[in-house]
Amino acid sequence: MKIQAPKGTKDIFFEETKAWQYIENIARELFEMANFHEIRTPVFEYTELFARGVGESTDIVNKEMYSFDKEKRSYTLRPENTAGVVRSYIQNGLFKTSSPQKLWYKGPMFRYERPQAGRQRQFHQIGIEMFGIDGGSADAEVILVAMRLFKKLKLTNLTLHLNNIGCPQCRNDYKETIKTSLKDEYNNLCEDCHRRYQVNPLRLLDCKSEKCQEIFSKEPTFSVINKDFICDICKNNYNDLLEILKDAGVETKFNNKLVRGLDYYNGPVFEITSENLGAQNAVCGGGRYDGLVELLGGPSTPGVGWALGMERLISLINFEEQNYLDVFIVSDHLKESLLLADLLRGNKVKVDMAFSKAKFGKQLDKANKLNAKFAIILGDDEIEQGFYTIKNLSTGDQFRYNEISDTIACILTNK
RNA sequence: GCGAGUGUAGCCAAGAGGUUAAGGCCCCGGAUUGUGGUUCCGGUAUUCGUGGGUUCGAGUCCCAUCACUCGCCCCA
Repeated sequence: MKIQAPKGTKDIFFEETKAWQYIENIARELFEMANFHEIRTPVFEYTELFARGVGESTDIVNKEMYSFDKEKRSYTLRPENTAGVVRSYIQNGLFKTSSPQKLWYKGPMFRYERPQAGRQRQFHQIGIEMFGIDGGSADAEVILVAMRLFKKLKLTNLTLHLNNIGCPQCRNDYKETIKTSLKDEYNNLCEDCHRRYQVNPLRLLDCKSEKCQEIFSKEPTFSVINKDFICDICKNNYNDLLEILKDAGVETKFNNKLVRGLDYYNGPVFEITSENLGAQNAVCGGGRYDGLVELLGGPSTPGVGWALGMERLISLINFEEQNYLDVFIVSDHLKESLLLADLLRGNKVKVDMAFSKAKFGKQLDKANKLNAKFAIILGDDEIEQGFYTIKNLSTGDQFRYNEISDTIACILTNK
């Protein structure tokens, strides 16, 4: 029986690894520019962290977690990283450092779902979190960093969707009003909506069923949807954010059906979607989570952040970087060529060799296929008489040097 | 958990019940025994995801099973 990678996981190698590194390098550089600091938290945590942090009512906690028991404690592979970062923030007393605290992370996340385009069971996120600032400037900061990142990656066809889901008070009022307005039509709603009605009424409005949408477009629900339910405090912060986004020239699509599936969100929430993805078209998502630090046992601290999906981002990048070598050593003297390779590498020359005694024609062929700029030929003549033959593979010119330093100089000047 | 589709070599594939399973890429060998890129010649599937069935005969039809893909739900 052949063993293959588990469903929803995949191997990343060759060109794809290069694309990952390309994105990670650009992200890291940008985060440093904005003074975000990297944090690395465990890949698994105690299950209760996610149960409390992400929320008992969420799909993630209810059916998507990889959990296991060891010595009477339950652990879970992290399905997302905000809860873990907040746990670390509290445990290590980071709230005692001067505000704001700005952190970023990258790494694998795990959710037990049916894989489809843009969705895997092990997937990777890059994310940022910002603690300690409750005004709209912090929301603007993280959104601007996200937009800047996508700009640096030269991505187009992106849309920033924004909504304000308010504080727990005004949101609860809204939820109850929606539920009340739909009471008479409850039996006509679809099966999914029956569940949404109980678990997350805000999500009702986003149902894809035409029948449900028809109900929502009629009174009394229609006027409930269009009524402004946000309280004054929530509104002020939100307006600050909107003004900054406007002045920064960020195009924003307001979407009052945008609801996040994690319990900790409040206030402004956002998603960045791409037209070039499949059904799972959000490449980045996040929002404010002012209650989370306190919920997990820390001091009352506002927070805001986002995460982007690496696999989805990778599929949007057209990344072409050719592999190349500075030098390929053509030789039938394995020991001498290996020692030479080591020496060259010490001088910042990218070098490889055939590790065989194949005919020189074959080895040159391989040098060419590996996109080497030079071949250094190290055969009987060179070894016995003590010189180096170096061939420029694009021009075909061939030189001999008695000193290795001249050989290296030749390579580096042509690099 | 629900719905749909697809499985032929490392990759892309032709094949529609009839003797030896096209072709292309990659890889390997040779023409060219220490000098590449082009060209030419040759080689690589006892077998079509797996198991069973129908048939004189199955990659092709039927059933089951596994894997993958896409969609719902939900999320990055």
